[in-house]
Amino acid sequence: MNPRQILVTAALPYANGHIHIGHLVEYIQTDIWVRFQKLRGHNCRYFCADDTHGTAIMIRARQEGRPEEELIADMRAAHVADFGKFDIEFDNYGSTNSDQNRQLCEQIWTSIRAAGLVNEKEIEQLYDPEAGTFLADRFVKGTCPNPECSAPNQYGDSCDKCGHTHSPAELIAPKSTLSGATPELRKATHLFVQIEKLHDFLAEWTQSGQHLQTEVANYLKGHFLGQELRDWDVSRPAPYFGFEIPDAKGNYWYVWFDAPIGYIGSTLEWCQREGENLADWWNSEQTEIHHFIGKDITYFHTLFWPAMLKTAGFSLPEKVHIHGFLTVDGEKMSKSKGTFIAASTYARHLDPSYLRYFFASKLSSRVDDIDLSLEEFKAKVDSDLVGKVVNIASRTAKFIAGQPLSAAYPDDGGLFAQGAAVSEKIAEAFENCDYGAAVREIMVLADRANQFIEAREPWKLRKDETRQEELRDTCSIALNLFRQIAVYLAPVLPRLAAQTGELLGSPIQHWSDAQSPLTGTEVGQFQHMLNRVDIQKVEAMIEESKEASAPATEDAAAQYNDGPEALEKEPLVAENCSIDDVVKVDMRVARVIEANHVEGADKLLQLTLSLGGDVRRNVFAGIKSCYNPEDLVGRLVICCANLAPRKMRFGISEGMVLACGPGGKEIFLLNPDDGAQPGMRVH
RNA sequence: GGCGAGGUAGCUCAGUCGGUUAGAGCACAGGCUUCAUAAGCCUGGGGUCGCGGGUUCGAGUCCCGCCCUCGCUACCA
Repeated sequence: MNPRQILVTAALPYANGHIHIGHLVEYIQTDIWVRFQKLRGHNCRYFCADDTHGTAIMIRARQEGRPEEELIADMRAAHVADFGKFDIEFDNYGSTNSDQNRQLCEQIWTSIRAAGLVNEKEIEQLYDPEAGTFLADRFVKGTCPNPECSAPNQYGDSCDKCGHTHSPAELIAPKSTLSGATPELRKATHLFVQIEKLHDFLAEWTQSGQHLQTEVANYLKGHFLGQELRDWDVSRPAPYFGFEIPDAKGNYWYVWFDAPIGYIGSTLEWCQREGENLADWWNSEQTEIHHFIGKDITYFHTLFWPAMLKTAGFSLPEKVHIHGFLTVDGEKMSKSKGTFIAASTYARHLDPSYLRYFFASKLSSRVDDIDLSLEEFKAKVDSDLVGKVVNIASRTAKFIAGQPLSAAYPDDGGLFAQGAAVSEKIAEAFENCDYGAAVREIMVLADRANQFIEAREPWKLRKDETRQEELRDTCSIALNLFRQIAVYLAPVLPRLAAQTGELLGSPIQHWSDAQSPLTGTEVGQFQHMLNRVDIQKVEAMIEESKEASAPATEDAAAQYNDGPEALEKEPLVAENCSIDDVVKVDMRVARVIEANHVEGADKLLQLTLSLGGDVRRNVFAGIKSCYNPEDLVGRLVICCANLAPRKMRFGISEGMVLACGPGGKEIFLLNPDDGAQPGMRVH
């Protein structure tokens, strides 16, 4: 096989937070792929870097009272340390705030300019006069400008309440979340890239070849490529932590412009250190470029990024591999439940090999989310790795410790050959990122090896002095079957491969090591390779993850352990209101006397409320995700009785039922205490 | 509503080009073994392959319709 030249990247982690197990799905997935390619003898290189620019970094550095450079240096060191703990090995780990990256940004920018893709537009943006900075949409909050909604405390881009989309400038009574100041509207000129001019190219590139998983190609086709591509705003006015645009002083490249260029920047750092030529990696037909990313950043990597590369004359990716998110026990990672687990927290309690193996067993070539069920995690690791794989060595090595393996590989009934024969099948699964399939195939080999040992009963041979050669042969076979498995698992479990090399006196260096058995090397003393998952350590890890996000407080509230998430999501409004404002809203106790599903509505239920007597209100409430109509009938709720009637697609809504919570699966209706009667006013 | 992915054993999933009696792991039950990290081996129970129709000698697999779940997106709150 001719060696391929392969350049691999994983998405750049943002320098504003620590690595957590959700991130690790990607870095482990990628690391396995890279190790596999290297083991196959290909010239494969793995590049990554910290993504360091943007408003969030600037603000945080300001809050911490130190320069951005210091903040990102610290975070980079933490990231590198975390990756190391999980045996994630980069050929270079750079930073987007490097000279190399700046140089490449300028080069690419020049090409984009030269291609006539840049235009300027004046846009109005809110400016925080106290903080002295323009405000991104997320940094402005105010009252929803939709007159029929007027929900307070909404972000600058859209209203959580009514879904109204707006510009931050349209918000009523806007406040900067940085300083609390009232922002003022200022005009600024931004630079845009007209990627519509590359529409034909993008349509062709995304839909042809095998560059993208089919579901991704379809998604782009349906959501973006069916219409005109909007100009991409790539500049931000000062102050902004990033690179100043040379031909537009006072403006900086938006973080999403220089972040992917960081892939090339990191490569360049490596080239300069290793005496390599960048063009051999980024301008060569000989090199395949593979990006691994999460589904949340699909659009940057499949539209803007290819457009930039194409324009600047760099190679296009051979493939963008997109994976889903990680859930824990079937739910989104949650700080309050302790399932938002930092990489460093995990590593303090549990063996990183477990996680590498577990993720591998769950990963496929599709964009599906993967679930870390802690119960399954333990069961899989204990049963597969300890019970099956390591056990093969553990139950045979000690019988020939300190002695050589048989000088010629004995007759094993074709077992080793069978294992060698599936080499390409397993390789293909790794190549296609179908690690789950690879792992299943490998476990079949482990089952067969254990059956073999059972049949040969080496523990009986040991007691018969006339059968010592038979014992040696049996153990030589078992240990070679074990080694074959260790070779196949080496991309996933590099430590196990190293330990196997130690034990059998010959390091595992190449995928083809699984093709020929070892003979004559001396077997070392068997040492424990992997412990079972200690459930107490899992629990301790969860416990620590809870503490990290909800520090114990001394006050009386501590006993309730109420986390800050709700307030963080919807901070208290700065602006006071008067009693008159409160009185304006007429809230009443009401009884649900009828509740129905609404045909065609995904979130709505239709409620008929009684305010006592014969006063009825028809109300549509967006609570379908949490309540069954039959459970609602008869119960008391609080409703806003003087909300202006609103015509909706399904009918007229004559009020609003009060509920709290972030939405989705968490909506909680307000419930008056016993004794309340329909019609009573809430004061 | 639109687009996409799914629905196979209690759980997690495999099932190739349509081909014999639909499989594995875990869990469960019984037995064997006692070398191994309370590991291993054997046997067993357990299935309307989401539902209905169609094509075919033959459908988990192909076609049509429907139901449900998940993701994205829109409407809406």
